[in-house]
Amino acid sequence: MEISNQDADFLKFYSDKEYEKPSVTIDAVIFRIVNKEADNYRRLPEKQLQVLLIKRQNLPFLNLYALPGTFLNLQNELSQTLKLCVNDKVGLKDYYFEQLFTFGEKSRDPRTRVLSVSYMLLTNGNDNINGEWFDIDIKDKITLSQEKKYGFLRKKQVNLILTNQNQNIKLQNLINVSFEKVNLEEKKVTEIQKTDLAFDHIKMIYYATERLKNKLEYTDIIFNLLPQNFSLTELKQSYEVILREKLLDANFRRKIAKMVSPTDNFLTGKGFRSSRLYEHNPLWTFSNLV
Amino acid sequence: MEISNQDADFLKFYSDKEYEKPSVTIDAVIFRIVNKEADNYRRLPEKQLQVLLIKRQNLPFLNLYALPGTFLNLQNELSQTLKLCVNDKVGLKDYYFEQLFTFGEKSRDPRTRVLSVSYMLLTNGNDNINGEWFDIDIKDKITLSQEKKYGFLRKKQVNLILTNQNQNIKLQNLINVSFEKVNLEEKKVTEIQKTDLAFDHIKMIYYATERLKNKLEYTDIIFNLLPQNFSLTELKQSYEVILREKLLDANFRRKIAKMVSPTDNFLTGKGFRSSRLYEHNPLWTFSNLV
DNA sequence: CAAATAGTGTCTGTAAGACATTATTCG
DNA sequence: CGAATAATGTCTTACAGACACTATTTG
Repeated sequence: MEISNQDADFLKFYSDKEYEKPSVTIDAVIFRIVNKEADNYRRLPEKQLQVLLIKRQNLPFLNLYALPGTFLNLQNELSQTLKLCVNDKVGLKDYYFEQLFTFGEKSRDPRTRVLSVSYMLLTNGNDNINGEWFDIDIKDKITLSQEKKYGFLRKKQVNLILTNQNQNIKLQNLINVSFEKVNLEEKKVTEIQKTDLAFDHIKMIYYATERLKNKLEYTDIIFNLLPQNFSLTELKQSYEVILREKLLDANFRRKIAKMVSPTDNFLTGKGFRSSRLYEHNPLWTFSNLV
Repeated sequence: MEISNQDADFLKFYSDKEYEKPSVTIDAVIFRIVNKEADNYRRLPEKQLQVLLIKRQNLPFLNLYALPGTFLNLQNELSQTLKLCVNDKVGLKDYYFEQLFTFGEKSRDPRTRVLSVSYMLLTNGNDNINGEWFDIDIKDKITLSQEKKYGFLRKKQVNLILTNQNQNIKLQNLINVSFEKVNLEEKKVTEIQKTDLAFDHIKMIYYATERLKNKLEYTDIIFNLLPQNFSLTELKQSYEVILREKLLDANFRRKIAKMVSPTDNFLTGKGFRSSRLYEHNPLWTFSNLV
């Protein structure tokens, strides 16, 4: 963008000091998928979606778990800030990321007015990183479902339990979601009822799980959570753990056939029939998304 | 969220004055759909998607057209700020809105570092409002399409022409989009090549048109752009103008049948067969979205 | 009646859902 | 061989795409 002469003159004397400004942070919701311990060596391990949390070393919320995040440095772009943060605080290098949502509620930070631009990150590595991985277990319960004249009101309570197996930590969180629609007016409210996390970070995690779930349907985003080579059962399990529902094998294979290519590798020595490994076919998007 | 005693002590002495903070604005991309002038009284008018722009009264970019927007007041929530802005600067009361994206590029505002949380708004009224409606005409041209080892690179140039018929103003804008995917790494870059608008507002408008287009498929968002009663042809035309493609009549009617209910009203006296008017059936979402 | 839009019917092909069946590997 | 998973086959139903056809209104 060019700057006019008039603008150049104006900018010489421009000062932003007279306005009160909010602080801005970025926060990262980092997901990975791992194998659960199988209860029997001849059984296939199940998959588990995990999120990375770091125990806070500072006030406020000292010693509570939180998402990795940092204040925005004015010299850096938003995505640069994200990268620096994830690199410095977590030590993670390879990941997919996208902007999730900007949270700006007045009450979300007790210090002062802080906006947070949140990001969703997906990784497939199990690099040795700083922070703890927590299993994500989500259960939702419809608490109210009402049809109204020309619309409806629906409320649900979402129970998010985050568990760290190593340290035997269990974080309990409750979110209330209400969705009301009357004619054209619709109002969706998401409120934290109870959280064991710092700030409103559980809300960010919830938003990210929903975003991930929705994007499974129309993108190939899931491959960012898988290793280069994977069996179709692993791929199916990964879908299931994100969608939180079981899929039928034959149908699943037909559906994702175009998105993957077979390799010559097999996963073998598992106590049952070995499976062919596949890789992602990145050309799939070509006709669909761009 | 409760605040611990330790946090309470900490907060007494907390000051955020030592950090440099960015300015934060909100910007509103407001869409509506109107009838184009028909060239013949016996023909059906076509639909046109429009966006609301306001001529800037201040430096920088004095006299250029821009989206309605305002600086965030720390006393207000983000959505409150949006509502106040749209009410004060535009005079619009009834609309659907959702957060679009947070733009934070260092160079996006010549004054200082300014983040903008952008919103997409949809209205069906033709209230007497402040600002000018501009027809949106988008043409994209693929400039490069390359298959690579395990991925592809694709570039397109998007030409956005915004036209105000009353004042005979034509704003020319070019955006370059490049999308590269190699294995798991994907990089999408959107750059303004030329714009007649202030700031990066044309980018916001482009993002919003894409968001709107995508959401047509899986939501009933379109009804926010239509009057209470509408003919199925009007509904189809509205889809077409957003999707930028023609639809087949019979198929369209089958597809949207569940989302609408017939009324007893007819649109008549038009020089051809009159059409039944329908209304949105907001219960449709029930089984799908919530 | 002509012109234009409104609205219906139908054929085809594709894909999802459900479920049955066969194949392979390991102990 | 038995247990478990891997992989394929098939029947049904739903729906999108294409296109032909009928109906209605107005000048």
